[in-house]
Amino acid sequence: MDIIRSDTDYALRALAHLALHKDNGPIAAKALASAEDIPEDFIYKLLRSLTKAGLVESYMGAQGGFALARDPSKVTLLEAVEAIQGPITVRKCLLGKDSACPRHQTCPLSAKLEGLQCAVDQFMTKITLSEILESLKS
Amino acid sequence: MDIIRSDTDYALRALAHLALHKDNGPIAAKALASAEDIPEDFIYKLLRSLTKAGLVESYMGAQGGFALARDPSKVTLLEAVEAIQGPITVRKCLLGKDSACPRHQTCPLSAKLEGLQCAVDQFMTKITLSEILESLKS
DNA sequence: TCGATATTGGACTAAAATTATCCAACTTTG
DNA sequence: CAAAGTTGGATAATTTTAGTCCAATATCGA
Repeated sequence: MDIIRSDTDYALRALAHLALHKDNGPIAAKALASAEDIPEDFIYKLLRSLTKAGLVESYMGAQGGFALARDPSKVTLLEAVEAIQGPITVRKCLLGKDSACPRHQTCPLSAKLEGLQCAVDQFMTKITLSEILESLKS
Repeated sequence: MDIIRSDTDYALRALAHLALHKDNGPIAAKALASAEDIPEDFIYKLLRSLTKAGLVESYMGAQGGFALARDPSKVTLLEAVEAIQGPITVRKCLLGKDSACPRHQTCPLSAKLEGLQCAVDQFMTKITLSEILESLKS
């Protein structure tokens, strides 16, 4: 199983593209799709999610398109991933909230898995969009 | 999305149960299922996977059942999880093998994600079944 | 040896999530 | 006003997950 789904992968590519061309004004979804091999009809849905999440800004109308809402160094991998596929949980019951699991309190697994949850979140928070781009240059 | 699926969760509970009662001889699937709230018809499938993976030994016939194949301290969380849901990959293209992704070589994401992959694997290898049980005692 | 107790293996199904596709409505630019 | 573009939602195809069922096989004990 993949932790990062393919729609999220598309979105990350789109973000990287926007970051690379951030000084050229908004980029139309159509152009983005063809540049990054993303199904054209699908990218609208992804871009809308990214917009809702505040990672991207949209400009309607002719000459419109999409642009990053902030500097690439301020966009974390975790944010981007969660914008598309929601929070990555090791196991739902760890979310606490609607921890419908009646075993949670005494569950020996929960204790250990919380550590993994932290590690994953921290790791993905540390990586920024600009860092991802850097490995492109070299 | 959960990294650990619910069938895997069932399997982990089953393993924990077997570990706790490892000196009482083989435990029948039926008994295991009712003790751990696992659908009875489903547990056979899980136990077979665990048996195939070499984590559990099965004893056919009357008075038969299942028992851990090794000491709980020799069973890692990663093994158990992979026995049920296969390898956990951050992203398929990282597997290298059938890395059908034509972008892999130049993909700026891959480089970063490999680190996450390592972190997850290492974390799950460090945790053993006996460690999981310890948090039960306290 | 027979019958009861178990596992084995695989076919089958139901439900949910993922991965799209399509289209009518709306907005902006020129 | 027309062209270029986004918005939002309905719908559909595919895959994965989760679960069910049953006939075949193996072993124990009387």
